Amino acid sequence: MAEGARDGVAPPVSRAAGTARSSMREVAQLAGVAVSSVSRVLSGHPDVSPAMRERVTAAVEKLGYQPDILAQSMRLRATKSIGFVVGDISNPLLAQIVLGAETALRDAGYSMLLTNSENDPSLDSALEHFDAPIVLIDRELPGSVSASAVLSDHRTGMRAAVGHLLELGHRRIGLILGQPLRFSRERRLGLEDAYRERGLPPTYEIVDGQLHSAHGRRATRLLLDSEDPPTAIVAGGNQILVGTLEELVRRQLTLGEDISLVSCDSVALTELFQPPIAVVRRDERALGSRAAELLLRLLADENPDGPLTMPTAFVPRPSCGPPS
Amino acid sequence: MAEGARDGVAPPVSRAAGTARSSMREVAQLAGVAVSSVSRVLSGHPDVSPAMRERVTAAVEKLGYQPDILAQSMRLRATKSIGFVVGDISNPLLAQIVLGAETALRDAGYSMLLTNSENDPSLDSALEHFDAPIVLIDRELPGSVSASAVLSDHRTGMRAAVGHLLELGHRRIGLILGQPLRFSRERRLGLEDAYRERGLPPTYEIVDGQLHSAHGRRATRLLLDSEDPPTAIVAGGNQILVGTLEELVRRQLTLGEDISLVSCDSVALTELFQPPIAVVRRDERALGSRAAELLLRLLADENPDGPLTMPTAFVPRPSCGPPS
DNA sequence: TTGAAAGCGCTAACAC
DNA sequence: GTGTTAGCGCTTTCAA
Repeated sequence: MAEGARDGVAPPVSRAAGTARSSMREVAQLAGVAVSSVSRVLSGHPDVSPAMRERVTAAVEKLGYQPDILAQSMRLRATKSIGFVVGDISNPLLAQIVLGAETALRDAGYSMLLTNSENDPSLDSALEHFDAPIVLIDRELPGSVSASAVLSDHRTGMRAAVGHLLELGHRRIGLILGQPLRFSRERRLGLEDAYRERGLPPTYEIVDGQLHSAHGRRATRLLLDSEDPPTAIVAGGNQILVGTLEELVRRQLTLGEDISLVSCDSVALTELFQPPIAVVRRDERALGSRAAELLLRLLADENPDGPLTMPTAFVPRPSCGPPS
Repeated sequence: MAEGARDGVAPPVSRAAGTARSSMREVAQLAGVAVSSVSRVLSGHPDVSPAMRERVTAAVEKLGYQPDILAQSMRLRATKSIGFVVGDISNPLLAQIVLGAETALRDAGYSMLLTNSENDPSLDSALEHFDAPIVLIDRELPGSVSASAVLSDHRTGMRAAVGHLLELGHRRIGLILGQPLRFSRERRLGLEDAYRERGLPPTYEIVDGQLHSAHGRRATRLLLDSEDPPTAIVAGGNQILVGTLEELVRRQLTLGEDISLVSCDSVALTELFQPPIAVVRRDERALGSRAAELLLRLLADENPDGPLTMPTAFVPRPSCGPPS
């Protein structure tokens, strides 16, 4: 087997270079038929004689004809491609979601146009004025805007995670959240649920901020330096975890002994860190593929039915232990 | 600030929904001019009177006209979009490269069509018959095929890494490689260089395989269970590292003491693992952006000049110590 | 069952 | 400087 060449960049639509591409007109000419007949044969129209089908097919083969997708799209007013706007593809969580969506779309004969939004908030208003189907993933838009969505049930997973910590005996738990968006709200609610359903007073501490490692680090420092520091920390995102971990390592705290730690979303780091880090996990690829399927259904004018909610689950790991 | 909505899927080309999109003809009609004049104004043609410019602009504003990209592309025979084929976007190394490329392309007004090839080898032959510019990233195609490339100088970084281990006193070093492609060959050569330039006999062990964690794990087991096991292991890729790490952890070996470890490509895991893992690193985002720039130059018919080689560097970290 | 002709929305000669 | 015209490659009436 020769050299591989799987990663690279290239224009998607082949443009004429050495050998000029043949058009449908040329195929028709060679076959001695009308272009409309060629079109019919190629689009699988029922009313074509076998003879015609054969002549056209032969000419197509001979010329190595490939339809011009651009012309087709223009004529049909549909492109068989969709756009995916992601905050930052280098975030492993988002990469998994994108992978799930891209695979599902490819299976359906669609292509994905990827854009990194770098979390530009101006996109919100852009989406509001967009006149085509939109599917949001774990996001919500102001009520008026009609957009379908695939959401994660962060609340349930977080309730289980905090419940686990409470059962271990922790009472002061620090929760580090990102932007005040849906996922943060849900996580907060999950934590509150866990305290409430045990009849415990709200002796937790919540730090809002951004889904960035810098925030994770700052918030962790803040929590640990407070008068009555938490015995357990919950990092509300994989980027936050990075910062939190940096700070815990810097202070030479041993997870599961000196302090307990739970994170959200099971990225490679959480599984391989020693000790492994407990997480609230979800099926990221499924999140992407379900979103893709939903969009395809919307494009096919099927009923939008309400937002789809995907489960999360708490995965206990040795980073959690009784308070020291 | 209201809800956010940055991650999601949607068709990239707005299709008529409630409000029908206006065409250039309608703009022309409203402005009382010819379509060609509208076209000239919009494309910034120099020979247009200020009066004309104003009338057209007003009509455009009034109708909220946006040019039909599809029609434009069809007419100009160019789409302002390129395709990026990646083995698996959920690999953080590749995600960084994609991010670099996408950002550069976006800055140039291009869009990226992303496809996960799942390392399908049939793509190789597809690329060979592709009649448009191609840029390979850290890959080579059989000589005959003319494709530009951006390559990583793995050899130099690996030579430095192995040199470091040799200086620490290691003599039996195990190198775990992926597929027998360019990057593996280069890494092997780098290791050989390090031994040769010190006049040392080739007392290393090289295990070929795939860029997968399963291979990393199997190869690590193989190396450690051999008669004369290595005192240092070099993982030739971030996926391989995962497997290697799993096996080392399972055996409760302490990095930098019981065994030394070097990996390739500085992903989050290598920095946060305790102790941090030494790596041969490179600028992944630059790799992507340079590839994008190269492709854009090729599309502009500029000279292709030979493959561009990007540097790698060894980053020593505590996972390396003297042999036990 | 097939062909002729119109037209998707745009750009680029070419004439005026 | 501006308008008229042709046409990119395809699909789809409409007639025959």
